[in-house]
Amino acid sequence: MAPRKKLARLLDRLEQRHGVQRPPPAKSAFELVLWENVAYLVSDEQRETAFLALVKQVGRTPAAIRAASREALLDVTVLGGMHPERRVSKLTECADIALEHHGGKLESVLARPTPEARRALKRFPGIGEPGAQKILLFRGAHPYLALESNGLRVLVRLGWGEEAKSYAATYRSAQAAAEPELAATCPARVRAHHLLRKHGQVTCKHSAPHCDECPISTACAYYARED
DNA sequence: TTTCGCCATCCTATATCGAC
DNA sequence: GTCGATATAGGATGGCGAAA
Repeated sequence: MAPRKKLARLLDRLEQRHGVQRPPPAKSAFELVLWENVAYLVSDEQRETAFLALVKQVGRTPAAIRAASREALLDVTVLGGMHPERRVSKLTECADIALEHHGGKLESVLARPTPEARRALKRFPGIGEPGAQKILLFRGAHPYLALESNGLRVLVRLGWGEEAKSYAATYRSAQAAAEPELAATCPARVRAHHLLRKHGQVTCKHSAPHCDECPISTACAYYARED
């Protein structure tokens, strides 16, 4: 297990290496839902292209999405990778849920008790537990240390949390181990989310990680084991 | 040239648990 | 006993690079 209170210092080193991370252009809770559903398994750049096209050509509100033709939505989802037709259906489903359950104002979910807000967000397609936590974190509603797979891998390799049989169990393990390491504020944990993700994408890759160029390898349990 | 494994991460189905 | 919440396992998806 890595020593306590060390993670914040490692994040400083990651920021020196990767720079200050830019947040996604999606701002509201509904936009963040659209951000997850407009593209699948594509680069951040390609996802941003698809999202900005959706905003420009269709709109960013549930009503605008619902009013759009399938052709107009397809023009956007083809920019976001595989199964564009399927994602058209997902976008309209997102709009339907937002309109029928939240009166078109998904931001109202953020004021609810956190467990209830998480459940509400998980009703949207493409939003599981990590996705729901990320939206609540990014909107400043709850300071979850939300992680995606790259960030999760970095934390586990550093020694926070243990690799479990399921993704969800590994997620909870790493989150529980690392949360006490960071200030319980949304800005601090948004920063951690972005830096851990970036590091996992470009350096601490799933296979063949670039340990030789990693600025925090001396603190890494995985590196010590593999070396 | 063909085959195979990896990538990212949510979804679905099923099992288990606790409250009432 | 029923219901809802939570946990778990396995499936799914196209592109790409490495190996045969």
